[in-house]
Amino acid sequence: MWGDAMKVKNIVGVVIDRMSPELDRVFHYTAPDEMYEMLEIGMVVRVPFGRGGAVIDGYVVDMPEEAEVKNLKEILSIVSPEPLFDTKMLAVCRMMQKECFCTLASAIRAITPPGSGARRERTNDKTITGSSLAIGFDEAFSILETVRKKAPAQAKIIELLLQNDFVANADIRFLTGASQSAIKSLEQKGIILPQEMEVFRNPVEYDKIERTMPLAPTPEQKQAIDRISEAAEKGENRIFLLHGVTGSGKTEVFLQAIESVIKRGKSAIVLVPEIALTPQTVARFVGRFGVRVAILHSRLSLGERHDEYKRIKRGQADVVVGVRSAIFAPLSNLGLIVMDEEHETSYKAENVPAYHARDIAKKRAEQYGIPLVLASATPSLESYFHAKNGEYELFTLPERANESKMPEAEIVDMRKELVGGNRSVLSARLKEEIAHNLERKEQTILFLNRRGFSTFVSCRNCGYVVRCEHCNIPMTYHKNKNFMTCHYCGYTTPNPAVCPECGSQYIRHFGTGTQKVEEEVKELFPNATVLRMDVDTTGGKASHQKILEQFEKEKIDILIGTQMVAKGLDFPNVTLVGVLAADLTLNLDDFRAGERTFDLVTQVCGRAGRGEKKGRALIQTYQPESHVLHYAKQQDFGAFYEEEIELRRALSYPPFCDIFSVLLTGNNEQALSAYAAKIANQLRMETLKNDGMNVEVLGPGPAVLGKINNKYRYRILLKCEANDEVRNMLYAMQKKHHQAKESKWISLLIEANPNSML
DNA sequence: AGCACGCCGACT
DNA sequence: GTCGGCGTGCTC
Repeated sequence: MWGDAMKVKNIVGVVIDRMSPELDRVFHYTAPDEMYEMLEIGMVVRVPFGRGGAVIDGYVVDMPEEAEVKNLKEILSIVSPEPLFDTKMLAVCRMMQKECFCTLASAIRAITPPGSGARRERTNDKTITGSSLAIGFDEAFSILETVRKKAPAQAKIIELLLQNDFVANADIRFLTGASQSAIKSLEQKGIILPQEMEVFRNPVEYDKIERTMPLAPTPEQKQAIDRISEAAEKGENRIFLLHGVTGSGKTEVFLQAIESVIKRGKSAIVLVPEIALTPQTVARFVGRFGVRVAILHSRLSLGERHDEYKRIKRGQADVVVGVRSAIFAPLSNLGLIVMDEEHETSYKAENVPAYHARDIAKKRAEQYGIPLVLASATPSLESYFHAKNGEYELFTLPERANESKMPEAEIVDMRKELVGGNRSVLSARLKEEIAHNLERKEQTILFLNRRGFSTFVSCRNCGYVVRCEHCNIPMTYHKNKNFMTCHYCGYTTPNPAVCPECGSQYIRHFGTGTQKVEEEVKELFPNATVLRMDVDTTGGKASHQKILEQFEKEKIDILIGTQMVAKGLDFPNVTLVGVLAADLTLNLDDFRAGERTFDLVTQVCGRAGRGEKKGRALIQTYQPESHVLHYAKQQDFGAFYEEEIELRRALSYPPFCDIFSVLLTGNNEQALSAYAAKIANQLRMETLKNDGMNVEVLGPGPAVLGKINNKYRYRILLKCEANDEVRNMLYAMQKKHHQAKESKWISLLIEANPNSML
């Protein structure tokens, strides 16, 4: 045979669907000619793998001319003939692999819906049975004549099918009055053909949503709409930051920008945070764009998600509204990406691959040469910084004239309460105002940002908070050992007996829960109806919504809740909002604490006075002098930004640097901490070798949650400029770890710019 | 991650 | 003598 003289052809690059870092490379296979013809990037194929002749699934990622390896095995079969991703999405995966320090296989999993492709749990299409003609028209007409008298039901069916290619059996029965047996006998005679037709399960009741028309934009809105539409039309890969408080009409801006994009035959992705994807939000988009809107959120069943993906892939939806992962929606002719509430932490994935939807959005916008619109009332400091720099185009929408006024906010000094002998969670002022509200039959929201772990140490007398002298981050109190640790650098110091500022003995760790507040409120106001909303009370699928409905309809007097009550609630009868302990977010062991507090406090205060009546907001704190609270009270984002950005600059936090977390976990604490120290030292040596590398290596120190499931957790932090050099260093470190014998019992996780240090 | 090959202890 | 322990090394 002349086979061995021939050059190897039909080479296919396959990524094995296994999460092992050792297998994170492309394996080459060959394909028979007929199969090779059909193969496309993004398909799932079945291949033999390993010595044992195991058969596993993999993703086609490459169709190269040559392979370095000889004796290639052959692909067995194609599992999914419809590609799961295109080359653009593959590029996104490659980016995630690099940015998130994960395997290509796990990046591919992240961009494909669960239950698809290589993952076993196939989601079946929901189908209905229908019928179509099995014979030609002429034959059908002649049969029709012979049958008309003897079997009128059958005749009607034939007539119906002459007019329609395919009719669902249920519709045949309804339209002709014929029974199932008439259909059956036509089937048996071979006149009609039974067929399965796919139906889409619809998570949205489109026909129940009233259609809306574009509103006449204000001059500021018009300016933004025109500029974004222009950029979309010209194919400018620009980033816009739309800054405007709730009710300033941001949504109308993107609705109209999207409309202009759709008119040109393109599609759009709208990202919204998890908590904002409510029926009201869905209604706003469906109301404007109808059935062309697809919704992707985490509570869809596997089947529903599958259907939405299918609709998107087939071009039956040109607006996708969804949470974080909707940024991977397989739209083929993307024209615009919108990210609402761009500062929201839920845009950052918590598990591997811990991607940030904003980074993916930037990448996709770049690939398609289209604009990206970031919108927020309280933009992330990073985004606002880029906008001020001129890298992004900034549009500021003023508050609408006809909007109800912002509530009157007041800061309550909790230090004085203690002096006055009030040890309650509620200040005298707040009690007074709640009593007022009860008299007037108006509603109250009490907001508490509970954190079960991570308590800081503060003085009830003067408000002093113990901070790390190296990182300026509040130190975390460890109950059982009575000491404090900085979770950035690991610096540890004993708990002070008296306040270093004022000498008071009232220096203690801080922490309280919604349950405790509920008890106290019920005791103080026994005649009031009180409802609590937090993760403990909102387990089920719709219970969040149910509690809110109950709050509105049953005229509950007081709603106590965590984060959940802060965002997006719009109840006209709520006239009082109490922030019980602003300190809880203000003193998170996180450099973003100020930013989050500003966001939460302004949002929660905005819940009061949404109707005719004017609202009041009381912000309780031991640090009434805090600039964050001061600006939040005045709803002055600009002033807050100016002060906060200088802090970031001075202490070198984002956007002036990147932060990488290296988390090590294992069950032998001694061996783990020793290994963590070894890794940290290696990184320090590495950064010294190259003095152009401006990197600060902090730690190792125990993580906030020092032990989970009997596994100890240590963390090393790197503060540095975001550049490939540092990434490569970390990449090499990760690789070295996987080869080390310690990797058998110590796991290592690298994350860029983590949301929290838990 | 799996799975086979490989070199040391108690058994039909 | 062999069956099987899980250490280690490879997978197109």
